Amino acid sequence: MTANVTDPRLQRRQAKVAQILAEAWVLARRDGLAAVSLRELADAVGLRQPSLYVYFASKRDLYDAMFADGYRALLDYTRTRDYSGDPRQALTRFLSDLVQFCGDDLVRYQLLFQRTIPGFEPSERSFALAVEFYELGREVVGTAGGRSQDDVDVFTALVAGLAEQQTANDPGGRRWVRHSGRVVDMFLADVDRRRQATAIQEDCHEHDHRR
Amino acid sequence: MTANVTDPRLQRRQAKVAQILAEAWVLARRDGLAAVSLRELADAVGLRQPSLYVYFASKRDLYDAMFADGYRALLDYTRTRDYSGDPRQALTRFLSDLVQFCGDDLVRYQLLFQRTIPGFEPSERSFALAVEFYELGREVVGTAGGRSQDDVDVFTALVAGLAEQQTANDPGGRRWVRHSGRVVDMFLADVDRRRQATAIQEDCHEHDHRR
DNA sequence: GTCTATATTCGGATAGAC
DNA sequence: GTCTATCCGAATATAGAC
Repeated sequence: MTANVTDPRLQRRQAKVAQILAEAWVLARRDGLAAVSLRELADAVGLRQPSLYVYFASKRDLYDAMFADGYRALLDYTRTRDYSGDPRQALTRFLSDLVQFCGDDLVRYQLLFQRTIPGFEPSERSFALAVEFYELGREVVGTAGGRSQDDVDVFTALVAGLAEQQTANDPGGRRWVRHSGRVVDMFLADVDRRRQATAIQEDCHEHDHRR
Repeated sequence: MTANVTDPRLQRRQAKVAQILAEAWVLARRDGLAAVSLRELADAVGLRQPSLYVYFASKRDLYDAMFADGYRALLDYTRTRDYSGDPRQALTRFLSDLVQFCGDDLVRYQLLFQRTIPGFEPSERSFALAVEFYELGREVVGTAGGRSQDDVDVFTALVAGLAEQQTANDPGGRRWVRHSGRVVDMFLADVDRRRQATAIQEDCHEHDHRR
């Protein structure tokens, strides 16, 4: 490892990569994710098309970098937010934030959460960021009472549903975002009801044993 | 209108269109929706590529026909099912059927419910089928008690969420389908609770007036 | 690292004969 | 309706000079 964090060459390179990624998002938003062209992307950052290959080995690599970039943005965003305090309110904020984040950028949502590019799969390294986010979500859900895998699966579906409807039918708006509180209430009431049902069942079993 | 339903020329043409559509779905499932190539499609149905233009004026037209085809399949499917009887059970069946239908064919789900092809929008004629299905869903939800637009919006999000997770993370499986009953219970319990909350509020208002 | 030049392949669409 | 032939454009990727 001769490379250093303050190596000016490395810094310039990373800055260029960041610039390319930023422009890639702009083009993706305009034309769709699959329609991003390396020629136009190169133009937009003041390079000739073959020079992009200095920074990305292939177009797949570019998508992978965008995937990682999107999840880093999401993780950074969640870090600026506070999901401690009352678990129900925290979960509502988490859901609302997430749906808003998705609704604010359709193509980012598509790349991060849908299979919209045929054949694209993130690298292990990039996918680790997705897992990191998933674990964060699992924690917030767990603190509020959703502890089983079924609970988590149902909650992910609630997130996906609001996000999907928000991005597809009211991009940039709040038509589905604003149901976050209602959906969390609905979810937690159900979790409670199930916990009680299970407790009663166990209670009956205990009675059986005592007989 | 000289054309007749039994016109053999028209029948042959419609049969060919159906054959082309069927093969288009096969290719879309294999390579992704956006990657369907007219050359390969023509090969698959025993035609040369330019001859496809006899049946479809453009590629966009082909997508539009696939869109209509998918919604017709969905409407036909729902017609074979019974959504009368106990409203809660009917709604559960409806949700479960729908999620299964989506999970069984990722690309069909993408074309019918997501914005996966940049720039594609269905024609008015095809979109009418989507509206027809939406109205059917609204009816099933309404019979079970979800009458406001908010109720319908929330329910569509529940459908979208289960379908999205099912298709993306367990295609062909049942990991999210099997939560349909739980999700409907959750939803209807919430609708009930809200109705009661509103009733109590109105009650209070009445008391106010009587004071 | 950036360039020019180019390879290679493929895409959708049209013209016009039969 | 189907064909051959072709247009035209665009795509990703590579070779090699500077």
